[in-house]
Amino acid sequence: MPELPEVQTVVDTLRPKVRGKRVTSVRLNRTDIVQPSGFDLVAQLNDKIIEDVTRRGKKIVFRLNDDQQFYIHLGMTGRLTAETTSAALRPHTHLVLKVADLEVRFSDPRRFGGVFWLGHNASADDRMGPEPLTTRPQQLAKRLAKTTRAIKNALLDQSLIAGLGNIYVDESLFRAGIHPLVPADQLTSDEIARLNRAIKTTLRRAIRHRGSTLRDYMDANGNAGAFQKLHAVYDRAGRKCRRCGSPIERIVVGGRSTHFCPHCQRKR
DNA sequence: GTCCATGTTCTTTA
DNA sequence: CTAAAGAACATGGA
Repeated sequence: MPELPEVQTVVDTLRPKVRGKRVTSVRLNRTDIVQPSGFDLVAQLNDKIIEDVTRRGKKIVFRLNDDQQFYIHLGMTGRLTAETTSAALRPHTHLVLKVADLEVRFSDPRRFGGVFWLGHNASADDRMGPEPLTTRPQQLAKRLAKTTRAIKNALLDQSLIAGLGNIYVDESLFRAGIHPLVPADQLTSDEIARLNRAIKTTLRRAIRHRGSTLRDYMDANGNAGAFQKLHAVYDRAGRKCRRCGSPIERIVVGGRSTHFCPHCQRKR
C-alpha cells in the first residue's frame, strides 16, 4: 500500500498533530517489529519531544529533542494514524504513543513494516537512491546505465531511486511510453528524459489526490486516497487503455505483476 | 483448499 | 568477486 505518495500523505497529515509535542507514554505490543532486535524502544521514546516528522523514500523519519532519530516503514499493510484515545483499536496494533490528547498508532497485519531506530549516528539515507521529485535526468541516466535489468526492476530498486513501488513504476512507464521489459542500460537519453518527467508528474498527481487506496492504505486521519481512480494501467488488466483503447496487459516481471499498454509502450 | 497482494532482505545462481 | 534472479517473510481477502 505505501509508496512515496502514500507515505508523503501520512507525513503531511501526521506532522501537524505531533510536531513539538511530548510522548507521554509508549505501549509496545510486539517487540519483534523493532530493529535492532532487543532495542529498548519504550525507554528511549518515553518522555521525548517529537521535533519533526519527515519522509525519505518510503521511510517516515522522526527526529527527537535529543537529536536521535528513528523511522517507521509501513511495509505492505502498515498504517500510522493519530486518533483519539476512545477510537477503536485496530487488530495488529503493535505500537501506541500517547502524544498530547491523541494516540499515534502503528498497525501492520503482515508485519513487513517496522520501527527502525537510527540513534545519533545512523542515517535514513543509508543505501537510498535520490528522491525522484528532485532527480535530474542526467542523474537518472547515469544510474540506469549501470544495470542491465529490465527498467521495471531497476525502478523498484530503492538504492537506484527511492520511493517508487509497483503502482507508480507501472504508471510512470505508461506515461513515458516505455515498455517495462526494456533493459535499463538501453534507454536513450530522450526516453530517460521522458521517464524522469513522467515519474515526477505521476507522483505529484498522486500526492495531490492523497495516494492510492487499494485495500489497506489510509492517511494519519484515517482517510483513504483517491488516486486509484486515475490509474492508467495498474490493476487494469484487460480493460481499455485510456489513451488508445487497446486492452491493458498484465505480465510478471521479477515476481511482481506488471501492467502496461502494448500499443502505447512498444518494445523496440 | 488456491492464488494474490502497495515491500524488503537474504540466499542461490550465473 | 559481482550482478541478477528467486525465495522467504506473515496475514488476509477473493
